[in-house]
Amino acid sequence: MSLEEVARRAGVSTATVSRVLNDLDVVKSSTKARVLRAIRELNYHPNLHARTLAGGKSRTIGLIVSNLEHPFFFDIYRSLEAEAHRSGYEVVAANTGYSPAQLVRSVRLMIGRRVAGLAAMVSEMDRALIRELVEAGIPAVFYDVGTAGKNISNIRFNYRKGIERIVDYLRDLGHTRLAFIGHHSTLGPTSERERAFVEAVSRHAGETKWMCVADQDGLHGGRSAAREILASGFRPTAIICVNDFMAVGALRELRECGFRIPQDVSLTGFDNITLSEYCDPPLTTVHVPRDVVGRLAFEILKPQPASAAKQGREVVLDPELVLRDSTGPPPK
Amino acid sequence: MSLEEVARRAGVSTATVSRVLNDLDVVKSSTKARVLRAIRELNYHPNLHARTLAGGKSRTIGLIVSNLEHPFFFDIYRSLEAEAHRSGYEVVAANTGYSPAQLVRSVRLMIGRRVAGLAAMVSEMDRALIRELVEAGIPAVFYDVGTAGKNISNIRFNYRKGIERIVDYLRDLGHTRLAFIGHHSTLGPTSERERAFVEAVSRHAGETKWMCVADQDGLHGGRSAAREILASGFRPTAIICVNDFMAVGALRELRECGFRIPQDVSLTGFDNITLSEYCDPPLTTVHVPRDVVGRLAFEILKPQPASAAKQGREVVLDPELVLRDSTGPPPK
DNA sequence: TTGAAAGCGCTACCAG
DNA sequence: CTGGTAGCGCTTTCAA
Repeated sequence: MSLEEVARRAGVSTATVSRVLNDLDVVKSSTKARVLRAIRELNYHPNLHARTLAGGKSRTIGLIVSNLEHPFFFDIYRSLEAEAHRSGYEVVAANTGYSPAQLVRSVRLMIGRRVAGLAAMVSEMDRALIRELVEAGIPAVFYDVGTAGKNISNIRFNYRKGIERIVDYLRDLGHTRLAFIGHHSTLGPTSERERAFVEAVSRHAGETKWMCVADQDGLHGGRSAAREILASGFRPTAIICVNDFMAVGALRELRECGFRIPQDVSLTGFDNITLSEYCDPPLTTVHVPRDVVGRLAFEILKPQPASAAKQGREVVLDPELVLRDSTGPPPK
Repeated sequence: MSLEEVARRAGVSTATVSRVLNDLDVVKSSTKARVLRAIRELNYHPNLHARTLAGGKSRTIGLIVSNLEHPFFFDIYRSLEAEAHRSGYEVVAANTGYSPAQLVRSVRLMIGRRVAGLAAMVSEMDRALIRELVEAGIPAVFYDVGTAGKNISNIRFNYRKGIERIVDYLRDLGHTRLAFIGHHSTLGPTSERERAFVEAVSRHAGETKWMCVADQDGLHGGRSAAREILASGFRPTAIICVNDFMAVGALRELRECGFRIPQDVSLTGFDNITLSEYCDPPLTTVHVPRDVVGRLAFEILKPQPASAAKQGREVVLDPELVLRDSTGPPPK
């Protein structure tokens, strides 16, 4: 089923069919009607591959995230897609599952698809891969990684400040024994959040004891990280989680071990995902505007009015502490 | 950057480059090495559109779901993708958000992409759309919708039996006032789960009072559905939710209104998503094997060894009650 | 083992 | 307003 068959049936040239398909309003409405009818009768569906190949432009934006199951990433996806649809773009998403190898595959796949732009919301991005992408001539926007440059933009979130807010807030409440739960890809020297935590507590060294643990991102990981803290013998009066999702997992473990939140232990999340309001108790957390991130990403990637410079932008978003019921003064 | 440039640089024909790309091992290893080097040096990435256009085959499977944010659908996606990757296929997912109009757009988009197969895990599928798909010659598998036929397969889950199990279990516990929480697209005559509920309770008419409410699918919807029940004045001793996700939302509302679960009200979910074990209390639910659904979907769609008949299959999965802590005897 | 060339289905430019 | 036609970048015979 091709353009040609439609053309034959409608008694016009393929060029004309193409015109009505792209509705370039130069076609006489009577012939247009004839073509449209032929299309319907033949149940014709234009071949998108042929279209982008011939046209040279792609009309789809690629999105790569570490973990689409995580509400944080999903919200970005949703927002980006909504914005893209509003402008007639499609978005195809890929999930790396925090695997660097999968990330490489995904990036190459996107290049192969000649997407109009790529939003890479992943922490595993390495320099070589970024170069590969840039050389392919695809505009890209990263989240909290790399630096802006030609065709490369950056959306950052001030995680450091967010963590500081939490630590300060907890300290003001009187907490002196803290634990941090991260996930594998945020642990190690690369994790801004963990580093920020360490530095923040170190400022009160002597008066504050602390520890860090990490596990997989997600409900299970949060739970076993909490288990690890408990098993260590260290008894924090407050536990700071790298994100809400893990916090919900940790919450479950603490509850099951008989700890009351926040009377026995305070618990904080990060991101302010919907679930953080639906667990019991609702989580004190830091709001990260995923909708803004998604919207911004599309705005940046959307083909500019030619005049606009190709120089990438750099945007930094600020944290906002959200106080709910999972935190309180430490037990006496 | 095209095949031709690579060919030129490697001093071979485009045909040969194509051969090494698809690694048809007929290429002398020395020339193959030369080509590979040229590819690397040029940072060449084959154009996937040209590839599928020329080759005629697609190597990607389409997946359309109602709500990718819902863990139920996400798990199917994950499983389908894992299975697809194992066989060298990609999957591109689309989300309808329960919108019939978006479903139509998504189906057409998939046809336009000439996917090798399409898995449509949505309830809004109407006959005309299915016909359109079939006529496009794309093998499809539906979840709980339509009937098997040429190129059309079906994966079903015995929701009726699942709901009956729950109702029977609750009745055995002594519950006589039940409420059902559905979501908009499961309400109305098309919802097997709600119908099953109504029929199951009707069998004990006179001795059992009941009501049904519905709202959006998701955490918020579950919560406002619970609110609606409470506002109605009806005081069920047990609430049956169409899925776990909504149950978690309902749980929050009940808790906030001072109800203890299960002492004051029993609550059940459906699907057995991970979250159902992480809320407090963990939910009594019915296990639906999303991993099997995803795996099966790919198995069915995967291009057969030619000999295999094109006649679609029909598979029915059975429910399994999972007892946890959100249910108990009704209050005295 | 390799090359030449004919498409795949569509867009876009040039004529008319 | 419409038709003819040269590609887009790749795969795939058919020959060599």
